[in-house]
Amino acid sequence: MFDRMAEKITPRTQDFSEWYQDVVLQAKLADYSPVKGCMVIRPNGYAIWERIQSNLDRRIKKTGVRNAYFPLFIPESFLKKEADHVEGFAPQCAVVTYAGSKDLEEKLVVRPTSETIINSMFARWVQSYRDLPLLINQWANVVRWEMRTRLFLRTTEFLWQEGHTCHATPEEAEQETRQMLQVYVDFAEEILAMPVVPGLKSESEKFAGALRTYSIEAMMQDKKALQAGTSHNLASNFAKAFGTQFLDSDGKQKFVHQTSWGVSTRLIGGMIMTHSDDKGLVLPPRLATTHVVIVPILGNSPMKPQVLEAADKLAQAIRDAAGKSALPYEIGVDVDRDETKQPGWKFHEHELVGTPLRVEIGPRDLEKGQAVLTRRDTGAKEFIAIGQLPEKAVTLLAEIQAGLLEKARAFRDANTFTVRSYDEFKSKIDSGGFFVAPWCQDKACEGRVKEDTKATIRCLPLGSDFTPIAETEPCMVCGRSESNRVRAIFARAY
RNA sequence: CGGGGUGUAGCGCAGCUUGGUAGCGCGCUUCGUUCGGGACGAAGAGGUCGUGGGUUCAAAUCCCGCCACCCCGACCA
Repeated sequence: MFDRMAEKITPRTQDFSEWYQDVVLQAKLADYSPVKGCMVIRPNGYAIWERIQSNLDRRIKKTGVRNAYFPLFIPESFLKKEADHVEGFAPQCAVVTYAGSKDLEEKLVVRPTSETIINSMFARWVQSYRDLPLLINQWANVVRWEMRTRLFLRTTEFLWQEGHTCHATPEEAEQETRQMLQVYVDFAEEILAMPVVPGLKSESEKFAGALRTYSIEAMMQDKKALQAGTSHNLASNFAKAFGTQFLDSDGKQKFVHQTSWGVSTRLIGGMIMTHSDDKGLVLPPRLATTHVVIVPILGNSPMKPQVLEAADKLAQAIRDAAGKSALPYEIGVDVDRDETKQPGWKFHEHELVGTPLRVEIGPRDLEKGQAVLTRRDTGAKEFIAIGQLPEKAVTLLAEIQAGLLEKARAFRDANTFTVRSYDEFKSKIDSGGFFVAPWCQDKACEGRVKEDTKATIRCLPLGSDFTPIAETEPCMVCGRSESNRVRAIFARAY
């Protein structure tokens, strides 16, 4: 029996990335495409993306941002206008050189990100300080020809949301950058149940063309870090390259101050690597489309019609209970009536795809007026009176959502360490985790850490969550204690 | 582009050392019995053995070339 189980999901004892891939493939979330590095998102996976989209879109619009759409193709010359930007992105661009049966006069870059094409329009749209702030978001696909790819985490083409804003002052731009970062923090924790650390990126890790980059960093179950979203303060770098200027109220021409920010289908990968187990996917209820599956136990029992009827009634009762409850989302309740599959098979199948709650109801239960309610996250099973089940199910969904975040946060905190000595860091890094340490902001130290340990600076965390390390302590790597030190999180990353 | 590995049925693999004309498990189809944690029986369908060449009476198997994919490194949301 155990061997049969093992065929479905690779046990955790094996390589984590293999395990992750098995979860993705077997939960039917995605597939490899004929073109290497590209990903086919299957209905199960896309349903999760739709949930992410609808929820995040609402949050973005709440800040005053409006959606728009810009072209897939970017003239090569646009990309070249911002020096750092082209240097950062050129190596991974896909470029169209031939179209309409002839070589193109100007090559067209398939967007790796849209700052340039959007700025070419912003330059026309912005004339006066009255046009500001200009707050635009687009849901789109982008292409980055990465050398190595992994389903959801790094694919050649991926889906994302990219926001682009223009502001009159540096202060406003910074405020917008931080505001969107906070939107991502809240979204990741409330919807994905994925705890994240917001922070500032180091100079070497910042976005090509930005003044400052902030990110949210999550910890996966193998204790590696995953950058789950970014928010950039672009200052006037693109505005100067594209001439995006406005006439201010003081009568002077000024360059706008800009931001851009985005999260991608990578969030799905992060969510999987945060919550899933050896049975398969564990979906936070807020990402599920089916929240409760009712498996009627039928066989050739003469009670079959009654069991089916009870299952249908129960499904409706659960929907009604959810409707009356304070749950902030609609729930899906399915009755799995497929008679060609045995109950055991259905149990495993729903565990594989992460359905948060499962109800078993059979002839024996009917006599006793009860059913079995099982939660996916803990596996806890209980017999419960049919009359009380709907309310209990609704309560459990909220509990699961909160429990997943709590568990992930506890795991992260248990694997976050403060270190002051480089030797201590080097001896601990192999067992994984986040390491909070003082850093002198010297690139040489950053580079040395990467060379010695493969770890990188994930971010300089914001807020006061990591107070054990004071910013006045000597750099962990070089031991210098001159000015300019900060608190940094070192970790190996995806 | 460096280092390692793998290509045989939809998926996972055996067969190769010692050449003899392809097999196992899962899945799929049909029928029957089943159904409270991946049921069982019977009968079926399905393969250019990655590819090109060579050796041989005969190549999945031996020899040479090529290709593709995977893993590790450099890149990155």
